[in-house]
Amino acid sequence: MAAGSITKPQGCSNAKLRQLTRRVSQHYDHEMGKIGLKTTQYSLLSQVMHRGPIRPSDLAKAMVLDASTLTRNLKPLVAAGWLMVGAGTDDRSHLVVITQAGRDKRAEAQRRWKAAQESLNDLLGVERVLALHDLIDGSLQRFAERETESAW
Amino acid sequence: MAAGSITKPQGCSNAKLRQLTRRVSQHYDHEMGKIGLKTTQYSLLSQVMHRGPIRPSDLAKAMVLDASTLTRNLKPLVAAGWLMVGAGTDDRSHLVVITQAGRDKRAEAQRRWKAAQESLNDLLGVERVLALHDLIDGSLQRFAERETESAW
DNA sequence: TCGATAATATTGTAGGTACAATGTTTGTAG
DNA sequence: CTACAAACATTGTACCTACAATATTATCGA
Repeated sequence: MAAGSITKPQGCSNAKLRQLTRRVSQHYDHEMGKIGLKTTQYSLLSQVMHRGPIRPSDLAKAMVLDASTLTRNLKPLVAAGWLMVGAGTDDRSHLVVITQAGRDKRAEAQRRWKAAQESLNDLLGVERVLALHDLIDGSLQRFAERETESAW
Repeated sequence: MAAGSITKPQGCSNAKLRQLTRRVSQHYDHEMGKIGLKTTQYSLLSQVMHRGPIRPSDLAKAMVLDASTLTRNLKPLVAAGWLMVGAGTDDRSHLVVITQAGRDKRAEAQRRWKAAQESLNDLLGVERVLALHDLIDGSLQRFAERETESAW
């Protein structure tokens, strides 16, 4: 290998990722906070709108979330009347759906999200954001592949 | 621009980042859990070892953490006897230091961390991890720059 | 049919995260 | 010197996150 070239990653990938995630989440939350939402709640609202009615376990899988985490994340949104958790086809399973109030709130939130995404693009540069997306998607793909492998 | 080229990032940067962070944190935590530590705790232990004695506010800044978050993250480590929060030069400020037990624990944890980082490199590929680090560092730099700008 | 196993969701417990409010100490302008 | 502002750390509140344990229902083999 060429002299001076670094062959191995320096520093902790986890610490780096968490730092950036804190920054980015704060950035989005600052915008979302104006209408009383966390960005995580906007994501959840969007997912249920597009995928619902859906079972909690399937939703958790789709969002790469632990099922118990999802149960808890649903609570504030159900309490606000934006989502509903009803009976499923099965007496052990449920179905999550979005309400009309939820759709309205989500539409309002989407405008804030767009503003936040635009200003992030401006701050980091579109190319950097695109590159980041690609790397994240690729990495998530690897994790997902490993999961299906070990399942067989 | 060329036909067919995508000029703007698709999807939510925040959602993507959080998904990947969950996966990666679980990966590290699985290794760290063997010795009863969260990876965030290993990071904190390491930072205090290298930077301490240090004031909570300075440590929070260095770690891109809210001061109130740091206060709470310190608690379990102080309770375990790995860190100490003592008096500072000022009656309103404190100083955080690592204990000998903390150094020992940190050394033990470092071996686990290395194993986790290696297996992450294997899973994602070293090149991808390197690229990810670069993008994260660059992005954090932008956030930091914006902060110093607005401070003047 | 009955009993073990799997599927599904939730609760217990513990920690990570931040904003707003609070209390204390220090510095400073008048 | 004194009142006001700045610095520092913490607590109140609320939410995000996951592993282990639990409870309930469904499924399947004997």
